[in-house]
Amino acid sequence: MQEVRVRFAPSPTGALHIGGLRTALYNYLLAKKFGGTMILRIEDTDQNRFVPGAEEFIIESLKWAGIVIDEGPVRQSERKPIYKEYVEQLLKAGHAYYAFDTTEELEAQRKANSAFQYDAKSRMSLNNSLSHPNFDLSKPYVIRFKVPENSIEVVVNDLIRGEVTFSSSQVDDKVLMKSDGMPTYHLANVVDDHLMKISHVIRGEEWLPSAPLHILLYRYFGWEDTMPRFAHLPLLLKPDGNGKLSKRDADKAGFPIFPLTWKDPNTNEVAIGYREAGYLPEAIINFLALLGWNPGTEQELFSMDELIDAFSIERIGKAGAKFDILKAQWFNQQYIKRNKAEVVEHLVKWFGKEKAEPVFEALKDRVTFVKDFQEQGKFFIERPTTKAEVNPVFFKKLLETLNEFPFKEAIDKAGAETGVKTGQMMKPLRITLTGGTTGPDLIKTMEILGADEVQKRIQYQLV
RNA sequence: GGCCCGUUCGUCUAUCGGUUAGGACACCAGAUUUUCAUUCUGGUAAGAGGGGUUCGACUCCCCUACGGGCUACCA
Repeated sequence: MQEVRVRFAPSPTGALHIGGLRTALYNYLLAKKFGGTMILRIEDTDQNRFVPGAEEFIIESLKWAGIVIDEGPVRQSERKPIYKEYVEQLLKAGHAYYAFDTTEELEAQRKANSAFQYDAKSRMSLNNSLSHPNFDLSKPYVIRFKVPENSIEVVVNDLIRGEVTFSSSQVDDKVLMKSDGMPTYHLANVVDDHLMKISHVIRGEEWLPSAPLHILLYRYFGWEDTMPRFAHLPLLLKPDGNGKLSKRDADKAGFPIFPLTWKDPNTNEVAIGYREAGYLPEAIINFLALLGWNPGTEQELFSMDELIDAFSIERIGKAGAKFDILKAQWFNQQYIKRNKAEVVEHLVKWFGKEKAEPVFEALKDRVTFVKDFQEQGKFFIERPTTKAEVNPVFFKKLLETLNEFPFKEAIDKAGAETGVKTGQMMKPLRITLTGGTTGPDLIKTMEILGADEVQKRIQYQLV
């Protein structure tokens, strides 16, 4: 069997977003499932949209998520001569040609005819090496793909959608190489996937319409027999209504769109990431894996290793999935409970070494995010200043019994001796100890606080 | 406009011709918890519409509707 080699190929035009992370995840799962190789390829062929820091952000995000890169990053911008060599091969074979039309000229065409397409029908009336055999290469030019004149059927055999048939007459003469000598996505993508011996191209559904162009390129390069298998993933949709999930939708619904916090170098705008918002990578991975894929069983919780084991492309769904942040939060809760050691480590900086673990035990069922521990457990390290309506007789007695008995017995004893029902005293006692009316089990709370501290807080109410 | 993809509870989904259409999140109710939360138990809730094919269709085919994607010298 052919070695499984996949690539995650983002373009560094901004921060990696959560949908991109899912694409990376599915690639990774497939690779690891078959002991294959995961390659990171940076598709930075658009010099105008390049955003500094984006590549580092992508790498850091993958690392946080637990997606391990075996090869790369490979930067396409550093491979210019390679693409040039291959596009010349196409030129020589008559499958590509030079075009000199300016942006303005093409815009005018589109304005005049909204259905305008640079293709076999229109190319002879445009300005290119086909229509003008005496062309002059000292002028700026692009190299365009020459779609065959006679219409043929191009079948994309998609692992998720089955056979999808396109007519080559719908494919236009796409630019393969831009006037700055950089390849476009289509050229670079096909050349690199071939050169890197990619076995499976797993990418977003937005690429499906250009898949026939890619197949034609493989064909004219003579690589069709080793062409990778394609799988076009359903899109991640915004939570309400329809449409592709965007940063704006996420902001509106109040959840992060990026794995990590990102400061846009152009606008200086800061967008909080999942990591900083308190999500555990395990939760995000589990959640993302199940958005569009399912194991066919009723298991919901998966570690990365379990995902690798259970994953299969066949079980990826076809329809777009709406992003439900509530479910992500539920996963987060689950993983907080499960990842005790990791969470306790976080808690040390807030509660100290001694208290970190007991605080975890007291609050673990009450929190959604790690940072919730800090807010909900504040009173463990800070004395509340709220005044409670206390029964002084009972509280004074409690001060005494606390010297001799464990907390539960001390309360019972003090209640019995003063004739106060303990039930009535729980609320004021809670306010006394925590400053609030809700919280974890009071006895447990007292144990964490310690008898000394409990007595001090009670005394505060009596003065 | 053209091309392509999609459509099961509010959401993520199971079902690969015969099921009381299952699970999870969310929601509601009850139980436990001398608070709240947790936990447990139970509940509400779905095959876009219309034609076929078939003994039988959520499942296969066609049409319609709706939604989405693409249609750049962006990826």
